Amino acid sequence: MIDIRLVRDDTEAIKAALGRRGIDPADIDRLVALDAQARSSIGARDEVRARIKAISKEVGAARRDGDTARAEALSEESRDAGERERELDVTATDIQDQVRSILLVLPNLPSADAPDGAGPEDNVVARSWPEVAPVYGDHQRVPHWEVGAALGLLDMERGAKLSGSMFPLYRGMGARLVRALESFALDRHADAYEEIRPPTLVLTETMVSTGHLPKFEEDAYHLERDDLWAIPTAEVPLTSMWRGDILDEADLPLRLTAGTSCYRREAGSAGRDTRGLLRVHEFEKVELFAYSTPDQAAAEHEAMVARAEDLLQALGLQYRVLDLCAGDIGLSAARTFDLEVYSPGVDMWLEVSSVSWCSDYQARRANIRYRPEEGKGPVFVHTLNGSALAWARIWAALVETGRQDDGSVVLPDVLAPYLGGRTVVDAPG
RNA sequence: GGAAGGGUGGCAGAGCGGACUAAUGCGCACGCCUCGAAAGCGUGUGAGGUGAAAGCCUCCGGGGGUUCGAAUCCCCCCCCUUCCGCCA
Repeated sequence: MIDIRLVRDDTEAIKAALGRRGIDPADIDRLVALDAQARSSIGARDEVRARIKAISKEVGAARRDGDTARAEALSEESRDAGERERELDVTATDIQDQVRSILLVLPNLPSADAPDGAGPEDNVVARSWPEVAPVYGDHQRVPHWEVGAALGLLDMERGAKLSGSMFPLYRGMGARLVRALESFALDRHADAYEEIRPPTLVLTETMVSTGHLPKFEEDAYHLERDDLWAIPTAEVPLTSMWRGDILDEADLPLRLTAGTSCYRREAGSAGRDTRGLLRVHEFEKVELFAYSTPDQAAAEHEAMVARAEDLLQALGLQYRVLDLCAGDIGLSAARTFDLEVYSPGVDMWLEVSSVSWCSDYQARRANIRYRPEEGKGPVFVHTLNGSALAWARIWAALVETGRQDDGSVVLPDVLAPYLGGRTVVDAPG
């Protein structure tokens, strides 16, 4: 959530900032009006409450003095006030809920540094790696689902048999590659990030804290019987680890990493990129996550992007970094860099990481604060998250990039320790 | 799943219908003392909302109820501990 006080006190600036994301200024005016209404109704209710408390004290005093008649009269007055209080409370609560439900779907304020633009076409390519684009041979122009099927690494048909389409099933070296990638990434960040293995089914509140609910309910798997949600990213449980808590400044930045399965219904993208591993309902991902002070956030964000890039460089995959424009940044983020890997078999740039600085947007939802060493009360932390790569698409890019003339696949040397020393997947026959 | 006991401020822990404005201890901050420190003594120490301020209101796991008045009584739910059952 953004700070309602900012909306109240600096309405025009908020309209301008959210206007960059396509929010209608009239919506903000409506919110401001509703907020004013909420505050006045809270005031009216609290006045009556104060009256009731005062009367109750007098009743107690009258009882002690044995003045039953006076106690009765006061009780009667308080009963009437109680009725009014209930009515006023219903009104106040209702209006407050309306304000909150608007705030919950209102996106974060974009960073001033984020480029202008309305959609994906306006994103800016910040840099590419390697500087000189590689040249790919014909043997690399084979899509990973064909390579995977031929070498017995990937069996999409059997995955669909078990769970429906877009649920991959890896086999043999293909399965081991997924495991290797996860270990590789977690080990790579062990120097600065605490490894977490969180639950992957979470409460509604946990999903609301990151911004995945209520707005994107259609994208999430929900287990109705137990009212639990399957996480779309480890960012969800990691954000809520300190939900409702107040951290010490000395604890920050607090860095966490987790490898989990991620579940996405992909409701809005039916029919698009459905081949192979381009878009799947379940995939593995290693996430980097940090809570920081506002001052630390920019450096933390940069460092996180560098770490994601480091993984791609270590794997030898061609990629580019996109600075997302205001119109394309996700709900909770103020600024986001996407990493896209080039996959020669499908001849596409595949998004494999999204590194976001969410300022205090999620922290306000989740009520996560810290006590500054200098100064007054607790303030909201900033949250940052980034994929230390999503392995389904990396898997695809590795298999396509590594395909040799003879049909075999050569995997990066850095993975050798995780693959039992063997980085070659032989062609059949 | 069954039984019992619990969930109170940063922590420990008392309170079990009206002075709760939540005791007390620890911790923390400041002061006194000291060459300096420890000890000791003193003072102060939760969060949120609203308001120019004084103040007012909310929060004792969550929700609902009883009452003039609820941390305290009743109902439902969640979580923790122990025991039993079941289970990878």
